[in-house]
Amino acid sequence: MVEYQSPHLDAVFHALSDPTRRAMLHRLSGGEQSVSQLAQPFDMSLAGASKHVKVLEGAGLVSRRVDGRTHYCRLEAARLAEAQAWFRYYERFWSNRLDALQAILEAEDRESSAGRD
Amino acid sequence: MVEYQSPHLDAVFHALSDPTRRAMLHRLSGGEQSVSQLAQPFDMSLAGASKHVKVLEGAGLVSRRVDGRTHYCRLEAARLAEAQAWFRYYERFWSNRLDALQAILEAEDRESSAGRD
DNA sequence: CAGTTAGTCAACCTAATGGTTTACTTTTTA
DNA sequence: TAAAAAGTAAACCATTAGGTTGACTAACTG
Repeated sequence: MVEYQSPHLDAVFHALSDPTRRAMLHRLSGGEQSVSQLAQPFDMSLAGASKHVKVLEGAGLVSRRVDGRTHYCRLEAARLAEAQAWFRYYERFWSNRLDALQAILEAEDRESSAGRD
Repeated sequence: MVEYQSPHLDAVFHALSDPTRRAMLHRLSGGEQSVSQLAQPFDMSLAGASKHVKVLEGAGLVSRRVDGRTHYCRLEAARLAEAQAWFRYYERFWSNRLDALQAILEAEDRESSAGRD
C-alpha cells in the first residue's frame, strides 16, 4: 500500500501524456499566448482546446492572466522542474551509460523533427 | 495541427501518471520482481496489479522474463531516460534559478517521505 | 447600438481507465 | 496424482477523458 501518493505528479504526468498539451507547452515556451492562439494550430474546436488549457492549468503547468476578454497563458516552469526531479532518482540507471545516452539523443532528434512536441 | 505526435511519450507519461505504477517502478529499481511481489504492497487483486504491469510493459518501462509459472519484471531505464530527455528543452527556464531549485528540493523531499513514489 | 470576437459552461457522446470477479492454463509441491 | 500457486484472459462496471455542439457572458469595434 502506498502511504503517500502525489496527486501533483499524477496531474502533471497526466497532463504531459497528451500530444496536444505537450505542443501547447512548447508553444508557450516562446512566450505568453492567448487561448485562441494556443488553439489555432489544432484541428479542434476552441472549447476543446480550452479544456486542454484547463488541464494544463490544473496541473500547475500553466497560469493565466485575464486582460479584457483575452486570457493570456504563461508557462509555469517550476512544475516542470518538479516533474523532472522525479526522474533524478532513476538517473543512476543510465548516467554514464552509452546506450541510455543514445536513447536521449534519439529522443531529442525525434523532438526537433517533430517541431512542436 | 501536430505533424508528428509521439505515441511513445504519450504511453510513458500516461504510465507514470498513476501512483501505483510509479511505486512499482520504484520497487523495480531495487532489482527484478515477480508480478506477485510487485502486487503485494497494494490493496488490489492480483489481476488488477497485473494490468498495471502490462501498462508499464506496454510503455516499454518494464520488460518481462518468464521462468516456469513466474514472470519476473525488470526496469527498463532507457525509456525513462528518453522521457527525461523531453524535459531537457525546458531546462533553460529553470536552470540556474533559485526558485526552481527549491521546487526540485521540495519534490525530492516529498519523494523521500513517500518512500516509494 | 449592433455585430463580432474571446472565452467559458453545460450537456452530450464515445472510448479508455482502473478496478472487480470468475474461469482457465500451467507449473510446482505435498 | 491431487491440490495449490502464478499468472493471464475475459466479462463486467463506474468513472474519467477527449471531443463535439449550442447557449451564454463579456468585451471590443464599426
